Amino acid sequence: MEPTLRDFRHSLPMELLRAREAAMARFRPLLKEWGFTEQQWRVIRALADSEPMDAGKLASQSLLLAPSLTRILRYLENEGVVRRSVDGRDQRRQVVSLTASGRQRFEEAAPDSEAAYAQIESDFGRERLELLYRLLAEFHTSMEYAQEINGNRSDRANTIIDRSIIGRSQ
Amino acid sequence: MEPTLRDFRHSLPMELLRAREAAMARFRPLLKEWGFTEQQWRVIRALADSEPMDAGKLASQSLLLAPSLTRILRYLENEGVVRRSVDGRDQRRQVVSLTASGRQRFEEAAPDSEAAYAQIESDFGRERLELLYRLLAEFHTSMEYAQEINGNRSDRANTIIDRSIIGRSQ
DNA sequence: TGAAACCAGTTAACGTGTTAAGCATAATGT
DNA sequence: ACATTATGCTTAACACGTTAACTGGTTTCA
Repeated sequence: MEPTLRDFRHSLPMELLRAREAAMARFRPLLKEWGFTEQQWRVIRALADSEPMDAGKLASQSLLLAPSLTRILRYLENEGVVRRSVDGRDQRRQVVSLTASGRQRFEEAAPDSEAAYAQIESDFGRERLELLYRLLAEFHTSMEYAQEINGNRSDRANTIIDRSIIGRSQ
Repeated sequence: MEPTLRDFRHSLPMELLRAREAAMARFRPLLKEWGFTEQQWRVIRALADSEPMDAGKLASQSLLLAPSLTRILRYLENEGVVRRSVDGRDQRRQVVSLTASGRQRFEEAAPDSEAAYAQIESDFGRERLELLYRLLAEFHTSMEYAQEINGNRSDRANTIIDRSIIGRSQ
């Protein structure tokens, strides 16, 4: 009678949260130095990778809900980190890009961030890390696929997750 | 030249968050029915498992920081779900337990919660789920162990994670 | 072409996350 | 004993998470 798969303190959402906290502990001191919150940094990284981007895509790539992104962009714009403009072809859309100062702050921070990632990789082991990535991706797919099968497609408005990839499960 | 281990949208904290969101999507509708937030439910589950408990232990078992727990307990006490009293031997300590009504609400909700977990297990596969649990636990240990080695023990006050298990790494 | 449906983003309200400071009680050391 | 230090919890301040309602622009289609 081995230990049960899940007791009260062993739920998957909590284990995922715990692991995430363990990883974030490596980044929090850096973020503090840079003067960004975790979420602000996610937005900046997404923009640094492919800029400009409309707010909708930015939200899904940085795993933020629209109301959070609205607040974050308002702040980052005031700080002179990002710039917003209206899409000419669709006046509803916001197009966001980094300012020169924003990109500079990103480039100053990026090396330390990379170093922290490299440290995590070396502490945990590259193979295990890759396995973990793979499992997490499979889990994600598996959850969404099953939901879709059940016709339980929640209304897509209030969800962080980009469901456009459904169909290549398994 | 295989895909890189980590590009901007492929960071471990974000993948963990994404997976967690995918899992939580199964529970959110239930929580809404029950009238609890995710965090309130974590507190109730911890108490239902081993009651009474002091606030410090409750915080670490439900992965909450002290200020959040303070607010949550204030709310749950007003709702008549939990009861707080002062520890006789140490007047600083709060001892928390479920009321009869709190336990009843837990027991009404628990079966649906178990069913959702079972569904996740069957959707993802029991073996893969166990592997994922194991990897997450190893990751957690591996992060903390390395931090400890570096003497980088952050000041323990503002951290969710229970570090009392350090030493049995690997 | 005009009403209805839809869509992108914002606002509002409330709860939690995070950090730092505060307060009262306990433990420690001389 | 007494001041010092540490501990358990609370308060405060600000940012984000979450849901729902709202605004204005766009598409659909009779």
